[in-house]
Amino acid sequence: MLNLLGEYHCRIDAKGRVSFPAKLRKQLDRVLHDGLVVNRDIFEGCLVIYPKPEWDKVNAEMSRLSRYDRSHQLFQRKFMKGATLVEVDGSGRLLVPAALLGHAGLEAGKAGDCVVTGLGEKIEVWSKARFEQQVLGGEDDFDFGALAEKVRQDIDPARNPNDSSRN
Amino acid sequence: MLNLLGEYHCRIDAKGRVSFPAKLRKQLDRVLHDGLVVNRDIFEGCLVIYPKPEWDKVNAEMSRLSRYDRSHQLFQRKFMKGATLVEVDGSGRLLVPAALLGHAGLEAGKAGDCVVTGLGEKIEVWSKARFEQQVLGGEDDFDFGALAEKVRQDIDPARNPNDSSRN
DNA sequence: GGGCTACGTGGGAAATCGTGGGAAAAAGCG
DNA sequence: CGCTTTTTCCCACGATTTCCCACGTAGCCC
Repeated sequence: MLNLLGEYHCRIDAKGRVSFPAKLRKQLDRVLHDGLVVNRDIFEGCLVIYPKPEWDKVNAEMSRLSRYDRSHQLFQRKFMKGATLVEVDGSGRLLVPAALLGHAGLEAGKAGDCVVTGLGEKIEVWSKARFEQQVLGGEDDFDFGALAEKVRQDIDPARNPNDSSRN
Repeated sequence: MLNLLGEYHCRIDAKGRVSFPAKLRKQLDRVLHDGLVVNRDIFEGCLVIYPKPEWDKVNAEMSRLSRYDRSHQLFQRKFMKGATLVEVDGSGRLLVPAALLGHAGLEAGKAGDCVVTGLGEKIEVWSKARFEQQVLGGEDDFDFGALAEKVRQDIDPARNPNDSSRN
């Protein structure tokens, strides 16, 4: 199983190329040649990068949605729109589409700082400003303990044998 | 499995030709020579493009409808009416019938901007205005979590033991 | 601490893509 | 049957993209 780790400070150049940290590239090793899928995050103003095999799982789930159910179609559109297959160039950079950069608060055509973090099976890309504000900052008025309690119930099957809900 | 990805900003010229992004053409690779089927979306004011093999599946589903059930016939008529087999021209453009353009809010005989997005097994075509309004916008008053939960229940094999499709 | 390797960054050139227009073919009409 | 209108096909140019190379820097090893 993939276990991507680390938080890296990178730059985006004026052409929209994100320098992809060499250490992450090494972790991706065997799956990198299949490419990566970049997408907007559903909840936050950041981007998510899935290794292709990981995205294939998502796609397989999507293919089970019904063509004739409006909420299914709505869900698929909300979730998949914009997802793009990208590959690292010879210099180890990702060319991220301009439309996606906007969602992460990174202006296309302008160089900028960003933060790339490994999160197990996926990778997140934040603009530096937003990362500091939303992930690092704002922790005072945020009850991490309570959140942990809630999440624990969702992921600990031993204590909730009937509840299979997870995200 | 087909895995069409990407969000592309295109133009329709005065002749009703939609520039079909080169990257999507590459993804369609082996199936493009069979042609594409353009149709109205059932629920939204956009167009759907199926690669021919994918349309064949839709067609097979239609053939399961009853000839002797009026609502079935009504649905089939509504759904299939307007579906058109199209092919890309030498410059990589689709000639979309004027009748269908209207459904997507694109005036025939007038150039305009549109958005073409890959959604796994199909491709959607939106007018730029509608795309920004319906797909990108309206995310604040939109409870994605609730939608995801509903969809999850619909496709969760644990809750739908008859559904054999699984990854 | 010095040298070497590898990584990150920027820029430039070549190939590709998109867009528009025009000519030829087909269809419709008188 | 010939003329007009529409449609289809093809070519060309401008813009964009993609690929590649080169340099500066930082980290590592000896």
